[in-house]
Amino acid sequence: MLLDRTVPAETGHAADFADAEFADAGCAAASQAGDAALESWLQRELPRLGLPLQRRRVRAKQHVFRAGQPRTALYLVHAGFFKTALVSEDGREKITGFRMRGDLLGLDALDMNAYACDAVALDTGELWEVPFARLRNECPQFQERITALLAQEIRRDWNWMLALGTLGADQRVVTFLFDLAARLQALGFSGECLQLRMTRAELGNFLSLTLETVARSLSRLQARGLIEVAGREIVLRDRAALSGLLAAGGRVH
Amino acid sequence: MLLDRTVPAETGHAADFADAEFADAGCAAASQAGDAALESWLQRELPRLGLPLQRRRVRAKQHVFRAGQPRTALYLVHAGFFKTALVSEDGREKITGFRMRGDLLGLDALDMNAYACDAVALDTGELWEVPFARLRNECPQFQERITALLAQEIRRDWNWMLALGTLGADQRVVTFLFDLAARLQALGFSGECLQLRMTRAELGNFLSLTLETVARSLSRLQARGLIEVAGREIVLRDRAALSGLLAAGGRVH
DNA sequence: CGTTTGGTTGACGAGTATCAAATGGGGTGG
DNA sequence: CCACCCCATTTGATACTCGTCAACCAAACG
Repeated sequence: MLLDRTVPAETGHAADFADAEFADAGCAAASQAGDAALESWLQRELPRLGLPLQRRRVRAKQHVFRAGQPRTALYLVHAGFFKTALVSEDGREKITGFRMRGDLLGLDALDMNAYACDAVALDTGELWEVPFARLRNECPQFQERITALLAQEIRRDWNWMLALGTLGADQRVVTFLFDLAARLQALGFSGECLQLRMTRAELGNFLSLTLETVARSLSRLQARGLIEVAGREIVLRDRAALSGLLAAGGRVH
Repeated sequence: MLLDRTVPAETGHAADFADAEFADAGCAAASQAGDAALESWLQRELPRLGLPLQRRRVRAKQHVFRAGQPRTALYLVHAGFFKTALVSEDGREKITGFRMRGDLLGLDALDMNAYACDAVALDTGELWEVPFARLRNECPQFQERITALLAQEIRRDWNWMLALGTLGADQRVVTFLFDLAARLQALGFSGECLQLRMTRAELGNFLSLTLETVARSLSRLQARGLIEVAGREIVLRDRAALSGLLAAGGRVH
């Protein structure tokens, strides 16, 4: 399995999008590392409470849950790559994010009894069921952790709203590549050589572009020697120049 | 409805963005009404805990707080109209939302010790300081309430990401008008006759449009007899036709 | 094999951004 | 009270990005 590795320490971050910010207050006992902290925390706490670790395995294109279904559990991504998506009643779809190891699925529906979005696996993966109700009651730190995750998601979304609203196609693509690279690097992967798990259409949907525009943008960047594209494998060749593209500034409105 | 299958009837698109949603689970004691519930709850609980109610008055264009400042408090909007905005280091600004009575300012930075966005008053208003730390410790229901508000904000943001990514200019404007109308109505205002508190530029910024495009869109809608525009006063003349505009469907990507 | 799915590229047009100018209202100071 | 200016808004002309439609290719799959 591609994603299985132990997680090293927090490393560098790309721009606005990584969560460089961490409250030192609160959660004294639990946290110190980045994303995957929740995983090891669960591994430690669940046995202590006498709760079994429920694993759920999924294959590519399989739905973890769908919007409207009764919310039975929260899922922690342990391996694999997922997307969460909103679908309006007139069929418009919007991918709200790509989720990987350490991310929680279902957080956005915490206050409801039905899921608020679809969660779909993009390749085979494993989920850990998080017994939210029990943990909330028996472990006060957990509640704060959840709160922090929610706030982080809001800031992430706001940053994307800023990017999508002010940047051109190429800049959006580059921003995405940097974001993905930073997240992968935080999980111990290369950070230079990216293996996309989503189609051009899904990428375009997330960036509010058409699949053609994404393909063209990648081709342009490759033609300029900034990246190398081979299907879903992308190599960042010239980070400086790519950053320059972003700094070139978008519309200010 | 986009997200909330718990809500009964379709009333048209206005409801998509309003917070019609309320989990019946949890918060048993506290909630029943709409937004202003938190206000009356505070009014009841603060005296009970021996905490004074700190009011803060602000004038138009005055900053409540700025991104990066130490996070001293959460603010509940009691009166007035506010915007929250993100500013990237290269100067691009993005208004992340307009906040009115019952909304909380600063929620998105709960896990940090510095604010994550700017909050600016658009007219004179009054804020209530929320002693978050005390309430969290002494009142378990409060924590859940906060969690719910965070999750709701995420869904709101996602819905706007969907709208901005898939709708044309006129549809975005109509969506905004419906959303505003629904929120005002929930506060006991007309719902037909809207008094905008923001400039065309701010509206455009929020909708990822230029101020000219917003002006033109409003003019078009007025020319078709769907709305009446007089500066910042807007009257919804033909809700059905406006809904039709939305249903006409946007790009599907 | 044929079929399906994902990706690339081209030609063209629609929808907005951009630049520019004119209008109007509200406030301030004379 | 008026003149003036500043700001917000409206409207027009033009440019340009990106969406749309289409053809083609490659790989995967039944």
